[in-house]
Amino acid sequence: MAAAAGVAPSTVSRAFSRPGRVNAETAARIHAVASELGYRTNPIARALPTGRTSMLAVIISDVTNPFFFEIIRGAEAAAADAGYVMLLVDAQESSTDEREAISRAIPIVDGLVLANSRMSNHAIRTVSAQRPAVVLNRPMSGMPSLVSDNARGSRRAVEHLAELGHHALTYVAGPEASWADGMRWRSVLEAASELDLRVRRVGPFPPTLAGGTAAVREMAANPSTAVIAYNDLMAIGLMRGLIDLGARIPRDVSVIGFDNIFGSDFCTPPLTTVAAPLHSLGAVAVRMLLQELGNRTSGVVRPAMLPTHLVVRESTGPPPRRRQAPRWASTAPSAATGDGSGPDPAPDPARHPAPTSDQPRREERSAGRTAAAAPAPTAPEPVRRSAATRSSESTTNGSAARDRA
Amino acid sequence: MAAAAGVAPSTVSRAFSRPGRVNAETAARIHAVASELGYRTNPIARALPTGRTSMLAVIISDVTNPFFFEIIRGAEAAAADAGYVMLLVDAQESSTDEREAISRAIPIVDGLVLANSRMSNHAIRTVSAQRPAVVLNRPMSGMPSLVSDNARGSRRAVEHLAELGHHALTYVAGPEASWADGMRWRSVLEAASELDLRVRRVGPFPPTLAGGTAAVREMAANPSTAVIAYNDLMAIGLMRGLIDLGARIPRDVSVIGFDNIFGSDFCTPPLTTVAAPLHSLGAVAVRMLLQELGNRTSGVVRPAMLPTHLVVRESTGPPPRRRQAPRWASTAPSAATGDGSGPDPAPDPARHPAPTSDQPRREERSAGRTAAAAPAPTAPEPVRRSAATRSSESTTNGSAARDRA
DNA sequence: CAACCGGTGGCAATCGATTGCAGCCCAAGC
DNA sequence: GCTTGGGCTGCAATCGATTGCCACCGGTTG
Repeated sequence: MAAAAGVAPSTVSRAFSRPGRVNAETAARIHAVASELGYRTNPIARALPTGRTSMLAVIISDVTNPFFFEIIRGAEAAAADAGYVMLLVDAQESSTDEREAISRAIPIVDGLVLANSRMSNHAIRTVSAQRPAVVLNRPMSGMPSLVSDNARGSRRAVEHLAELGHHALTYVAGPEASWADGMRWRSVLEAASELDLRVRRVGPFPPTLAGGTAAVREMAANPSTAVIAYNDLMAIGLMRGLIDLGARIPRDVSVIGFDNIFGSDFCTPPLTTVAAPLHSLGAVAVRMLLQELGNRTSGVVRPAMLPTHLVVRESTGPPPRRRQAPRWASTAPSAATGDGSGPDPAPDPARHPAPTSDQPRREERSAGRTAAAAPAPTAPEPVRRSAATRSSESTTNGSAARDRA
Repeated sequence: MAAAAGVAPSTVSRAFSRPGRVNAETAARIHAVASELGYRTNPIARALPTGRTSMLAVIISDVTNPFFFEIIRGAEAAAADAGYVMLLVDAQESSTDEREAISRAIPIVDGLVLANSRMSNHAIRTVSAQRPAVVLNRPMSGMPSLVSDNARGSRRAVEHLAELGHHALTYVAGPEASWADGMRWRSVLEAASELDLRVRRVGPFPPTLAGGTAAVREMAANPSTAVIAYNDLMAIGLMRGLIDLGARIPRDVSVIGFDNIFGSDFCTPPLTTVAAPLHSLGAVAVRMLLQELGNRTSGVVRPAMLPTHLVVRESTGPPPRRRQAPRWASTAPSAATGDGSGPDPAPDPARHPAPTSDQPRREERSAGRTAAAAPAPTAPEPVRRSAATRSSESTTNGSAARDRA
């Protein structure tokens, strides 16, 4: 190339990388020859002296999780806009795989986005020490991180139910190790308290369709007119289980999910959900990273937060009028009042063989001042789980689920 | 590193890249020092002299299309297994974006997989001339390509319907430019002929939820007891439209889709579908590419094909007994016999404002010997389409899904 | 005694850019 | 006319590996 244009390679380099540094005439000639030859500067050769590859890695805890679909696309778009190439890495829900993949990717990228990483904080900081990194869906001090406004979202969900006339709701919990679950539950609790709704929590369950279905058993044992599930997948699984029991949604039960994933609009009924700005989450994370790459002089970094909004579809409606046990409840009418004063009726295992049968059930809590003031209890008692449940719990994840090993 | 181990860099290099070429003792020392220092050979520096980067690009026509989710994961897994890093590139349903992205990726990868490429054959061959490439979901002679067995899948779908007792079916077509659509339709036609089912084709429609919903209008005008849709998304959209009209599925209408995408199991009712081996499609494509990288001595290459299988869920059942017009039909009972002898009743545009209202309706064709003998007619008459429909038609090819702005 | 041997390991060129430094040229200033 | 200086470009070192070639080694063979 240099020879073809009759100049030294250094001049060619300058012609491309720093426009003003070369005579306009020479530059024009070089560009002409270049486009004629289809010449493009070799990114690998360039990366060697500069150390910059113009590649970003996006580490996803599970590429098959629909939660990430729009995030991936948002990230890709933002990266492409800035002339960066995106390396997509699937951690396959395994922190060791994630580590391994990151160590392979690190030497060839300028920075990385860790989406719902399952690694420990310490491991993340180690990564961050080697390359600029942005953490997605997990607040971390001292390094750039980005989360969505779960608190506001939860509040909107509760408000929506209150406006519809509900007086009580059940929160179906996802993985306890998940930051998002804690946040969502706490905020639901708080909002319910202010709006004078009774609230109850069941779970944790795996954040999957199956997890949602598993929760039906507890719901049936202790019915309520409204449910907020940890994520859409669980909400959908829950609805399916409820419908199988003969419940009509939303006439008998209102259901709200989180995230607004692909599919939440065409499940039946279409799901009311707290929409996370998925595309933006990906795009903004990348832009934060890009900014980090630009000036390493980042002072105090605090978690950035993106707004959520409630998407009202057809899975929510006014509560049923009757005060007797709904037909889909598993037993005695007394349980249907939902005040939890009586002993839990024994569920019928034959009807719904549940993988979580050995899991202690939480007491219903009234959302009075005291309850609201207390921070969300996290794993107050050791929880025995079946092997099946434990493994499946780690298979999917709507939002941050940290490693518990 | 070389200094730390007290040897020349060349020896370090050989210790890693060609085990036999270095004294076992020296190699051991080198490896010891290396692991102590956390040294790993720099892939970029290595790539410069060798020209190999151990990276593969997977170009996806639309990362948000659920069709690709498992494909991506399969590809990632196969690449990671072989020690390759995967570059995921989103073509965003645009052939120019695709070209651009490929030209950026080509200098840094050893080979690429083109999944449902939207580029011309010629453009693909140009790419293939620069780097080994495997084409996914599009048969191409002279270069490795991989498709799923649509013919067999279509046949199984028709057989399933025949076994249930159906005597007629409607095929809801996807984009005419799509190879898969042609293949599916031809095979449906052929199988229906052999099994003595009447068959009718409507469309083309965009391969999206909305496309499926749009097809409802034509269905209502000319009801049949069974439908095979070009893909799952359309099938789901179709079901939703049908249900809105008061039809019960599968009691009134049986619906079958293609691909078995995420969501086809939790839509209502769960969809019977011709499952493509999505994960394998991705993994095998990558493995074919890897093999290609190993020995460039590929002789005659012919499209490889992966088997499909029918997943029977709840959207199919026996046909209804009655012979009168179903209540969801748009008009006169005469149309309900489905023999197509009468003139098409005018659809009611007010009820279902359809984007394809100016589209000529195909005549029903009996699947007699003559019809079966003829190859599938592809766009036999010039079709007027609205701009919206036209643009969406060109957006996809194997199975696409996105709604566009 | 020299040629030869297989097994090792160093030398140095190379991949294709980047970049500090120096040199060249021409115009302006003294 | 000589110096100075700015604009432009070439030289050459560098990034961190790979790899062909050659030297070395102790021992064997003709």
